[in-house]
Amino acid sequence: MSMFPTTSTIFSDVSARHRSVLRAVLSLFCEKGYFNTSVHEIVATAEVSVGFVYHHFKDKSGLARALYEHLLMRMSQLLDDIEDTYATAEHRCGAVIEMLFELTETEPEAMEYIIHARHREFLPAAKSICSTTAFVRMRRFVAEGIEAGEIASIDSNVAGALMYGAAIRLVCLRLDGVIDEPIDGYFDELWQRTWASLKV
Amino acid sequence: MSMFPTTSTIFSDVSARHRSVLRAVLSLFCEKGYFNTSVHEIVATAEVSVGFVYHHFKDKSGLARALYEHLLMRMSQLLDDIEDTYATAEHRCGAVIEMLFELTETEPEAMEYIIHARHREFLPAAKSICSTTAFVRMRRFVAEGIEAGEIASIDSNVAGALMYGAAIRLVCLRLDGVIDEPIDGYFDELWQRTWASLKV
DNA sequence: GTCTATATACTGATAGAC
DNA sequence: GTCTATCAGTATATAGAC
Repeated sequence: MSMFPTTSTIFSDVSARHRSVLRAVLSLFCEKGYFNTSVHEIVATAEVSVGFVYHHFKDKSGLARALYEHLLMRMSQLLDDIEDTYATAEHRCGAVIEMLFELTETEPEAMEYIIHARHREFLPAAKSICSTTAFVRMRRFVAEGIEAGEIASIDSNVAGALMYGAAIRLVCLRLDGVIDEPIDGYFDELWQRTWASLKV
Repeated sequence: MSMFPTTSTIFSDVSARHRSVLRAVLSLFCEKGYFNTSVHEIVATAEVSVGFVYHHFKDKSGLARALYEHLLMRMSQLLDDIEDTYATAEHRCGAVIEMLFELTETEPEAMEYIIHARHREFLPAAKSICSTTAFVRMRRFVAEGIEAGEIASIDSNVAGALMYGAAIRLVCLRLDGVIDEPIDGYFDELWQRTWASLKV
């Protein structure tokens, strides 16, 4: 059972043509990047008209923004689940990393778009991904662990980096094709040492 | 004494106008991104003619490539120094992280261009940054530490991620402005725990 | 709301003088 | 080698019919 919807349902809460457009945008932006993708290519891939996208998304950057917000919202929902299901920083952070690994395998393009895309270049108004609700909450799990005396009392920036840094590194290596096998298998080895380096 | 040349000398091994162009490119690409920067802006900033640029760099992507190769070569030289100066994985990897932190503070734009830029989008032929000589060597320091029995015998991808992941995370947070103080100060706390999580 | 045909603006690149 | 003036191609966005 995947924690994240599969490709066919990832955009399930929007209308059929909206979904088709967002899927095309995700696929094309990941493959060639925002600036190497023309609106005409998007509409051809999504099988909708130019008029449709300009009416519903305002302009090209509106496409990028809609996708960005959609994916971050999804991520936030997954964090809700984790927060509701687990009570300790140990379990929450472990679950976050497990979720990131699973997402990387089941939805590599979504992960790629969230983590890698230089959103500032085409979404000047967008907050840096690190300032985003989802990432702030990931960091909060760590901060709360420190307050609760579960995690060693060190600078929260360092603690956050130690907690998620190695995991994110593995995700990036996997997305870049440097690692050519699923990273789920690395979880236990990684988490054991990560948690050992942070627990009080 | 900086391990990395300061802004005024970073491009010291090229002619004056070359240097002016590379500086403009680095500055503009970091500020606005490759695709939001026109060749005209570059020549205006560098105070050279369009003809000069096209004669010496072939085309726009040639500018990006020249800068990329230049910075990676510089990075490689720094790794040479580290390899020559230190003999153990512990000292080498620690020195690498210290160097990355220092570079982040003294040459944020160079660091930003190396780490953050989606080079594939405008340099299709460029190797992924992770496949690059410099990064391969960073990983080799770790692999050799495992062979030497200095570092725990775990998967080298996991070991590499644990070694550099947190450091790179801090660099990214600093470059994104999420951390607003120099990260040099985090080194001791970070390194102590990083090494503890990996030593045999 | 939806579509197609069109225009405007800009950018990368070159031609050709010096 | 260096420069300026210019071209040709493309892409975003809109106008206006339905």
